[in-house]
Amino acid sequence: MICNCILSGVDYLCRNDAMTQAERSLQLTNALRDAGVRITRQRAALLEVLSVADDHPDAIELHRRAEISSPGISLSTVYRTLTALEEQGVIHRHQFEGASARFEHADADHHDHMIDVDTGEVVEFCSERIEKLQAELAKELGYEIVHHRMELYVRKTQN
Amino acid sequence: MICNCILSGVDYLCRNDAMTQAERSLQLTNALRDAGVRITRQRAALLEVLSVADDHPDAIELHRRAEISSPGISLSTVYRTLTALEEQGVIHRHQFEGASARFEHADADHHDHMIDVDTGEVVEFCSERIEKLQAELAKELGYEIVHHRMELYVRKTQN
DNA sequence: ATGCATTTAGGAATGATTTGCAACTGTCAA
DNA sequence: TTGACAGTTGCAAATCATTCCTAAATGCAT
Repeated sequence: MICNCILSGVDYLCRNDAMTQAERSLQLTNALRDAGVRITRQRAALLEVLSVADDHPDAIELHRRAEISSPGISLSTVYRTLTALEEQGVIHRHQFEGASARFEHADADHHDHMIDVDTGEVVEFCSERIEKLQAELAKELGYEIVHHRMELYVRKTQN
Repeated sequence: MICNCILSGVDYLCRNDAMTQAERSLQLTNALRDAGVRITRQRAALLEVLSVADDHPDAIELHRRAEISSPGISLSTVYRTLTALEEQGVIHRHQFEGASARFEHADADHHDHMIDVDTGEVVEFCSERIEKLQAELAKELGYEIVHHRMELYVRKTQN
């Protein structure tokens, strides 16, 4: 994830890789256990797939990947588990324009997305300055932000 | 629409009401004519409904409203016409979280949306400062913005 | 008015996601 | 270890928003 922070008025970009796969997998598993949800073969497979993924796959793709270690897993189970994980806040569901929902583990800090309109590729980024402005704006209008969504649909600059 | 602009480093909020209903209605009609599209009774009804609306109705609601002046208009016609209008760039389609698409006329300048999570009410706003930061961020990563989407899901602050 | 390409209503089709259900299986107390 | 049973599964059917299909109807340029 690419992070655009403020340090003495100057912006800089940094990359911060959060936890390891193993940590992530454990986090997801515990989140389910805490929710009083059973860890079945199918769910273990999906958790593994999610913790390994470094992209933003949709349900069909996750199903495809989970089938490798848990053949016969049904798409409904994938959807059901994704919903449970989302409710626990350990994964995020993104509804980008004109596409089915795409998922990612929620281990890293909050970030937004840039979607390459030509390739569908997703770049993560965050900007503290924008977040701050958003909060200020909401406040001026008598609101507080519950959550937000910012998506930049972009194209590679040619030169 | 509430606009947050920059003037000598100081932000201020202003409201700019764009064209009148009549102008809007004419604009929509002409947009369709220019696209070589016929103005039927059904479409006229929908154009009227859209130019009068100061909220963000979905297709079902627009259908309901259009039925008043054009009874029997079918939902398919509403969808078809909305698609045509969107292609002409005179209306915008918004896909807010967990809801069906909502529409609005595109007469005013670009703006983003704040959605009250309790009421579903939508407040329009724009911030030049945020737009500028978005463009800078994209540029730093080698992209140019094709379009963007920013939605703040908010709740009224209790004081 | 006339001709005809465009548009309509309405229903069927789509695609993503959810749900109902009977059979199966983690998990926990004994 | 073994039940017992509540939580899960796979599958198929149901939803929901939206799009597509078709024969009948209708704008609109001439």
